[in-house]
Amino acid sequence: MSYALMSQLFVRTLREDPSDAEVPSHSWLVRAGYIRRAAPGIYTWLPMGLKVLAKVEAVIREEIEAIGAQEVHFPALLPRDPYEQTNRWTEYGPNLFRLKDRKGVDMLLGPTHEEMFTLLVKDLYSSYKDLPLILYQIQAKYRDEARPRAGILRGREFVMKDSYSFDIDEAGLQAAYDKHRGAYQRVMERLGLEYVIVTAMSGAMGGSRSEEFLALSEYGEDTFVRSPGGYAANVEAVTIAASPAQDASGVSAPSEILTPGAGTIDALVDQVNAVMPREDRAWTGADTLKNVVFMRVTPQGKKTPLVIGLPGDREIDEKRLEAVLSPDVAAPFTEDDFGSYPLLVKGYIGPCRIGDDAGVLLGEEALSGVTYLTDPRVADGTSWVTGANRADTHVVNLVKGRDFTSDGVIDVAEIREGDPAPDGSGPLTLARGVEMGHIFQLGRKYADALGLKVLDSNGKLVTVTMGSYGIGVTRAVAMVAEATCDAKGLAWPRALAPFDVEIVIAGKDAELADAAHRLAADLEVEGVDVVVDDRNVSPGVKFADSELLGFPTTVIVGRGLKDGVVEVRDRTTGASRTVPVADAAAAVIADVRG
RNA sequence: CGGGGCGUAGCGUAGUGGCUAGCGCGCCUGCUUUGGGAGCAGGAGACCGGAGGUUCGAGUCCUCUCGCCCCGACCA
Repeated sequence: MSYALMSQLFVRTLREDPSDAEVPSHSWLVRAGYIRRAAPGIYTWLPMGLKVLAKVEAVIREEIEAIGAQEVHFPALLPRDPYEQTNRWTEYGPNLFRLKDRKGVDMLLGPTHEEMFTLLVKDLYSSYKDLPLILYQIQAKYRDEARPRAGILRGREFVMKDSYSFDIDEAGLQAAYDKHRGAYQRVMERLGLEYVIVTAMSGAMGGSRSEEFLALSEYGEDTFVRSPGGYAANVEAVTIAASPAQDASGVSAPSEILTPGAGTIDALVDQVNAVMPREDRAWTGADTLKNVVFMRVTPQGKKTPLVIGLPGDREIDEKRLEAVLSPDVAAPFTEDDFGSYPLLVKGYIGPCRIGDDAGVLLGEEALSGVTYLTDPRVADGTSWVTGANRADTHVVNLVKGRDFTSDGVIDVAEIREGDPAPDGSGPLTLARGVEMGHIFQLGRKYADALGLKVLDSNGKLVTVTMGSYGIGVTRAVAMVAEATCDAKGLAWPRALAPFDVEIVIAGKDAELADAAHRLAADLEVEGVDVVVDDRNVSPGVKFADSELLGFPTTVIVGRGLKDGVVEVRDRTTGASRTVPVADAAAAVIADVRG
């Protein structure tokens, strides 16, 4: 007999939630004995978990091979040099796991493998006739996340399917990209995940077009927007239309007002309403120009103050800012920084100072060493209440284009539910999702950096154009668990369950065990993956574990046997039916095969 | 990096400075029990994260340290 026995399986279920689990998938996977935490963000896979992981991999493998991709396998432990050549040794920053070998040579644990794939193809191919080519691997990736969380959903070690396309031209890249897009859609559907495809930022990966496959989930770390017209984008990638220029001819000349203690927008609005009330309506936060200062830091460590001007009722979305600036980062502007730039008066920063020492203060980098960028809503001709770069002083009626300028536009303000959609189809709605897949048109960034060229039909060397495509395998396990679990535990879809069927022996009579084992053997020869709960514990324990572990079908061989029947339960629907023992195998096979 | 919280048996936890650190689950032995996390009896398992200090006496107070979890990372 070769079917599995619960009494022998290396699994231990827990009755209570682990204290460190916050999201249901994490809690259930630990309680059901699928995974164990080894270190923060690093998990051990136990037999049941590993079986599910393998089934998810199998689905992905089938779909990716169906578009002609070939599997390879790189080491996770990699040399520094290729990553140095593409500058990612630096750009990846602290998220890269770095180590040294015994000779002191720098090594890293691969966070993703663009460099290695590029070099492999360069190593072996040199003609356009070898292209197009798609290679992939399924392998552990390492990223030293600042804050791993939610169990397997965001780990520091995780399994990813990453594939890479190599083409002679843009049309080829587009074709490879479209193939992957289709394959990913099929994967998401087969996994049963509700998802949306959104345009995304390419971030540290470089390249041009990219889209993310987000699984809808309240635990998602990505916020995305949708419009009635079908536009969908990660908030990081939303671009809002620049507001049209306004006619400012009726706006009176700017004037300063004293605003002691108006260090916040709310306080400022109160004060300006008191000191200089409008006739038509009260001043609001939207009338103020908020100027946020950061220290922009390049990967090499070069620092430049960056002031961003945006309507006072808007916040800066940190993730959007990060995406726009990447690979630079925006560090908080410290007290010391304020000391170094006395022109910037905390709480009273503005694009210009007027009065005695009139003149453009920001907006001319050469003058102040500060970069001043404005939100697209800050259009020419718009009039603002803003800081005067003098303590306790603000300026009213300061007009963009007349009284101040900026060095350019930066679109990093928070996106709000109800904001007009860029496609003009109506208000945006916001939702959260977990990034399951990401497809990039890399173009020639890596091929250029690493010298991947082939001869074309004219005998000329041309740089290969590439795409890179990832799916989080580990994350898919977590998301499927998340999407299917209920109050009793996991409930795997048939295609992913660790076992197709569990047979519970509900009683101690030898006839029950005999019947259960006969049924198991009958199913086994039909290729059904069976586990028999033969443990010497009470039926209640077996039922509870069966539900916790999430087997799609459970056959109960118990009190009905004396009448010649067994009970067949469906975990997902909760439905239960009795079938004659003689027909049990056929009934179960019908269920398993759909 | 900042803030908060927590480290007591495999898991979940209790423990006004005072006796031999308690409970539930799990584990071991025996008997009973077997359709919804069984019962009885007996048992194993904890240098209370670590170091230092205060004290007649520290799981408990103080200092340092290590680890973990959560939230934040800008508010002009």
